Amino acid sequence: MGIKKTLLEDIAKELNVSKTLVSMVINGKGDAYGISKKTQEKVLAKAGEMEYTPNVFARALRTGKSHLIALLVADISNPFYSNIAKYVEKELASKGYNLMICSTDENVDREEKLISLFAEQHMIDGLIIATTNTSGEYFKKERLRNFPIVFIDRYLPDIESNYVVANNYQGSLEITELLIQKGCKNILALNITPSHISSLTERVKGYKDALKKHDISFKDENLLEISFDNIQSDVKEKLTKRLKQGQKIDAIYTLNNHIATACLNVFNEIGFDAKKEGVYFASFDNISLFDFVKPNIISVSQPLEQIGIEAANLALHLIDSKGTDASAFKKIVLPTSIISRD
Amino acid sequence: MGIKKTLLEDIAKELNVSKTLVSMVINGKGDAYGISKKTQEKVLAKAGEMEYTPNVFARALRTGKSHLIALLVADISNPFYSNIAKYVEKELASKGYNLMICSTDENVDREEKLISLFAEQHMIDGLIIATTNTSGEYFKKERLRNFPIVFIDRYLPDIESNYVVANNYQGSLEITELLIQKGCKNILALNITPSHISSLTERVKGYKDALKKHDISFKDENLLEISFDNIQSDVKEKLTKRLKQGQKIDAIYTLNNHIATACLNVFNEIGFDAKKEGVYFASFDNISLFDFVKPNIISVSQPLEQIGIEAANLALHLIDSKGTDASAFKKIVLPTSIISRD
DNA sequence: AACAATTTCTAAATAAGTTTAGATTTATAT
DNA sequence: ATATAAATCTAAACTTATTTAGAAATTGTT
Repeated sequence: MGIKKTLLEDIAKELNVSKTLVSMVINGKGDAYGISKKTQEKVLAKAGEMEYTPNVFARALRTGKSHLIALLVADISNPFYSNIAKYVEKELASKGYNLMICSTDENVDREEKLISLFAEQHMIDGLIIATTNTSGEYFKKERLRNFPIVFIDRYLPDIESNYVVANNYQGSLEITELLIQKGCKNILALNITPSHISSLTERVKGYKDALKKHDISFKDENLLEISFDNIQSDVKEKLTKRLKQGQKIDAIYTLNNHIATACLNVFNEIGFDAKKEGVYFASFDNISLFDFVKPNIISVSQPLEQIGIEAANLALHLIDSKGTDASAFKKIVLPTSIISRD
Repeated sequence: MGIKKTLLEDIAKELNVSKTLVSMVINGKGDAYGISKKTQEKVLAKAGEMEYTPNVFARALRTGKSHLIALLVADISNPFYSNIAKYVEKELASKGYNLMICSTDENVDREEKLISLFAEQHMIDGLIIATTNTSGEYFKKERLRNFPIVFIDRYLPDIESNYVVANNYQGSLEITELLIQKGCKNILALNITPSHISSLTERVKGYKDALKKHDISFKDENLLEISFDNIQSDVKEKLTKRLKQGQKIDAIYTLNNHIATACLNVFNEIGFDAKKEGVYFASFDNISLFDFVKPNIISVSQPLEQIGIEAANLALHLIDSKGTDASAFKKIVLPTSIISRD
């Protein structure tokens, strides 16, 4: 059943050389170890002929390197993450690394279990993560302090870390200002609670600062905190309530694509026609299908490809320079762009 | 730098027992090997105290099992795949397996390279794949014949295999019939070329059979073959041309979500308003945002969660019964549902 | 030709577990 | 008390590669 896999030793026997030599040649260290050109050629030819591929486990066991990087996200079915994943993978593949994508389901326990499994045991060489954790406590563990970790999308305020994020503050400031320019005074923002997540708090800050900048006073009734556990029903309840009372709204601004979708659903359910009501609809995050959605969505687009590429390369850099410059944390903040759709 | 990882041997030394014993206990084989309850407790307690986690590489090297399954898809950023991925992962996690998701970028070479890396070297215990390959030749390789592979979404006609797919024929038949019921006679279908992919050919067949069933003769001009390499521009060219000549169309039916999106883009570009023109728009595949897209989209929804769960369990079954019933290939075909949106 | 200096290659250790075959220890029977 | 059986436990082999330390072969020098 099944063909026996070719081993280093098989090649060695065929050629009457040691497996040491074969290993050296196969790893491209033939010259470094002074193996003659002729022998190197022989080995490579035979290895090709016998379709040799090294056993990754034996190699990883011996060297401590798996050439495997994990990407942990809250939910791979969220297009924001799946797009980043695509680019991370592409970039890593070009550098000889493989990517393992895992969803944590927004579950901190699962996230920690996966990190423990992958990182602490050195199953992977590096980790790229959009963490669901709210504090940096977990990442302060001795076992993780020297492990190459790149945070994406969100970082934790209470620990120093390497991260690649979009400029959430700036993006949120700009989209809010755009709404203000369009004449909006009462911009209803919808946020997720509990949110210790850096990206969201910065978006809130950008929103508030834009108001301030244009001398519009922020009103509590214009920031709805939506419970993460039941986004859909909570948006329905709070949005309907808000639409009926308080000052008339002239824009609804959702702080991520999740809430945006929930809002669109609620619009359908309660028969709210934003266009007819003269209400602008805006959202942080951009999804390609937003181009065809009714009502028009003004959105903040994050540079997904860039985030993916930068995160991949930062991870590789950390792996290569392990310990070398652990002190200098890299913080990469990338610009967003506004997609207007009027 | 970094704390030394606890090894089996460390626990053994602390307790003055052999590492053999510790290994047995940790793997839950204490009873089977007749280790006394008292000793088992001691070992487990000490292992917990010392935060022992086995080295996955050493274990995989010795046992030949990695508890890792790979999911290969054409493009993880396609919501169809990323949603399936989410459910596959969830199901596998509940059974103690980890999932490695990889995109092949619709590139056969890359697909084969990944399979070779993962499967032939036994880096993974099983493979779930939406193949980009057009023939089964590659999968006939001796090295792969006994490897647990589950095809999803598409299977290859020229090899026997285990697969989990939606009932593409039935779904396509039904949506076409629905359009016919609505009075459509000229239904323009858009397909991808070259398409040896089972799912697409069956959708075409369903479309044609529905016409036949209702005594509508199929016209070549009503099946546009869109080149995979430049979907967007090809849809634009062929669709505009078709709209201008030939009999008036009363429905446009795209055979997957990719073409649907391209069509929507073209509608925008050329200012085609399906509703105004009295043209129905329909598509195989359903994306949650379709609920808000204009024009209304009639779609065939595939049971993503079921596909994911079935594929995961089939893979696990194949792994467990390796060789046992290799002869009996499992072919799972799941029903689709129509989402009407009028 | 003899010895040193290079060049080329190899034996053995190592990574961290699992498993096999067998050794001890304890319990039971006579 | 002794032989036998049963219950516990362990030494060593094994998985497949990489790497270290050193051996063997070749070349150069006088």
